[in-house]
Amino acid sequence: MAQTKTEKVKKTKPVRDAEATQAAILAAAEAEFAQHGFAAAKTEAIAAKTKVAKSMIYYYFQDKEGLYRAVLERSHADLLQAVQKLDLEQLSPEIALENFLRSLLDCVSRNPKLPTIMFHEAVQNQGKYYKKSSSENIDAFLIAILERGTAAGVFRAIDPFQSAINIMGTCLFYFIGAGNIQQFPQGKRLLSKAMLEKHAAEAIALILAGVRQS
Amino acid sequence: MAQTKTEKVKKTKPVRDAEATQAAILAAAEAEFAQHGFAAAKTEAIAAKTKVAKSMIYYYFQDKEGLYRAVLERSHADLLQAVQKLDLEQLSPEIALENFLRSLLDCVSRNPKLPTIMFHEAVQNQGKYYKKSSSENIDAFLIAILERGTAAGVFRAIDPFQSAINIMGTCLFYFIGAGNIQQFPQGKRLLSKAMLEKHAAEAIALILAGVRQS
DNA sequence: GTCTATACGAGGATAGAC
DNA sequence: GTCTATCCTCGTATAGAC
Repeated sequence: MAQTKTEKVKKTKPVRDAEATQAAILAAAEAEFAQHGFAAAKTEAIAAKTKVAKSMIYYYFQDKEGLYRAVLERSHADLLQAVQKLDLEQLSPEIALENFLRSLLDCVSRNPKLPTIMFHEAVQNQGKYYKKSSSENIDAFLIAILERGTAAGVFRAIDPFQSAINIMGTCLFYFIGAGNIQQFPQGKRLLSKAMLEKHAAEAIALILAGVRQS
Repeated sequence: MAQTKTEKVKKTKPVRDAEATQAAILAAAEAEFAQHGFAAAKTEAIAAKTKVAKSMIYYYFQDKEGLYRAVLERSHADLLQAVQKLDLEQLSPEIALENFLRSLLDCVSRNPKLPTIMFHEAVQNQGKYYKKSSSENIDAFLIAILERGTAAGVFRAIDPFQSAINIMGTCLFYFIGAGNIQQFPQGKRLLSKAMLEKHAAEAIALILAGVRQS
């Protein structure tokens, strides 16, 4: 038994190995890219946060770009997964909309870096690093709901395309602004659990009241 | 007369001089910073757009940072001016809100780069390059309107602070997303005059319906 | 005021030992 | 797999002529 144990441990000294470091790099990268976007992010800063050598980034992901792509991939997959499993077509437009919003807000509340990551990608790189097919585009789900609702007359006569963007803005801007809004007098912690729940409630109420036919 | 004319023109050969170049630099910088933010922006790229030598940037503004500050200053002043001259306190909450939104949307429609500039400043630099006093903070105006409206019972029982953020998001997210949303199938030109007007109308309608006591 | 040429530092990426 | 040391490109900023 002592034999096998020694066998297993053998010459292996490293404190961390394999996927553990890879995950650590991904997490650190997510934070760095969320704040700075691709171009302004520094691999050195990512490595510093991880406490592993900078060269590990190039070992696991070939590039800074490779790492960026991995972060983007994972973020988008998270969002998509949250929405795809909802069976939205089976539900009435109002319920579908509410469920969609709740899932969306739940997802980004768990990962508040997500909106800024996507924002940077949109503005700085015009989406060149992540070509999403229209079928896996989250907005498409929302647009579909809005179209059904207006057709059925339960929603006002809104433009589904424009309103989809505006509704996303209502939900996500909070996270984008969270950075400097924290500089507010009262020093509210915008990302605390209580505030996140309040935000979700407020956003959903605002949107539902906004689209509903009165 | 020929005398004075010659006097004025004298040895001056340069095609462009003085404030003209300065303005050109500012305009180019605005575009560059809007897309990339401070850190990722390149003075070389700015100079290239301007067709004046890179060193002119350092002649007029000392730094890349000096240039950035100038852009920030002007952008924020634009926004503030649009809102300050509205006499919002004199109006009923609903009218005040509508006027506020219309002015805001009008301002950013004229200068669509503004939201992304402020966004980058917020996320990347956490507002360190532009400390705005709370008195000259645009959100404060909106919060005040919402507080009045809820107190008077003409608005729903919303949280003024959270709702102010969400409302700003409804108006501004459009411009932030404009970059990669243009990749949409139909290739809608989000910044065309017609689309901008439609956006303003849709956003205002959505918000008013969203906050109104029904 | 405007240009060209260049010094200098920061940061991405690689080599090679362990 | 993980580290240290190093290379090299790119971009900010300055010097100095016109």
